[in-house]
Amino acid sequence: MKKITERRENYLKLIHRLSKTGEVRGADLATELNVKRPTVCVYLKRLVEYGDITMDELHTVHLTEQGRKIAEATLDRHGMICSLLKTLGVPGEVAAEDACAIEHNISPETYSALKQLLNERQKCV
Amino acid sequence: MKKITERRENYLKLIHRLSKTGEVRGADLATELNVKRPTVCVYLKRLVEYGDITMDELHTVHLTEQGRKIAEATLDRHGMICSLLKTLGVPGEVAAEDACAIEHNISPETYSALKQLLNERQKCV
DNA sequence: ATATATGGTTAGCGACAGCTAACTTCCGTG
DNA sequence: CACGGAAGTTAGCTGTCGCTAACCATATAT
Repeated sequence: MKKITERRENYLKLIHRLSKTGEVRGADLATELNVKRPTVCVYLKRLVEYGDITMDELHTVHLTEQGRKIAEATLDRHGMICSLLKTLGVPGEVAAEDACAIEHNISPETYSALKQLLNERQKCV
Repeated sequence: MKKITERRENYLKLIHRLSKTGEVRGADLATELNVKRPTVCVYLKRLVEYGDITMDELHTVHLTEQGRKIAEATLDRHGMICSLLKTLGVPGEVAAEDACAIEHNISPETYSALKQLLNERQKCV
């Protein structure tokens, strides 16, 4: 299943998000990721190899079960961290950015600890 | 002054730490960083270019004022995050690892927020 | 029906970060 | 003194991730 890199998580996260509002095309991914079309094109092939996505004849991207799981796990960590930072007073914009940087590299232990902290804080409100 | 990358911070952080216990040689850096000697050798030249370190005739590495500042800022963030995770119940070993991953990418806002949280928690004890 | 623009793809480049192999330099010890 | 080992260095390879230029396919509009 190969290593789950930051890049891989970011692509899958984005594909997951865009899937909810319509068809997912490479050009849109490129725009959102601030990267050129060829860059996306090449990497999408790798995601197909990994078994994270499939692409139909019209070049539309679809998450596989595996891809969906990775995307949702990433989104979950992102949401948690972002919320936590916001309850701590970090402005939403910045919180989202920092969450993006942090979300890829935390251990299960840290995840649990932060999540519990978030719960406590939310209860207080 | 070029971009402060994760790699750069890691090297400077380590050099700073090793400086306290004696002379800093490339081979030691290689060991600590789990990397081969040539890799370190090449990168040290870049750090010289950046003005982060100097190297004397005996190949000993010394931090410049600039390098020291970067190292200390990184160590500061690292210590803060590591402490925080530990007060949240994350085992020391894991906390240190996660702190390494997180320390490079947090905004000043998040830094302040986490630091304040840490203070509160430490007061509680 | 043709022209234009949009999007996918391929090829080839550069920077970065690691590696191995091989050379040098130096230092200590027999 | 001569030799062996440890450390620094150089050259050349690999893999990743980005880019541009150029080409192809399609679809839309005139």
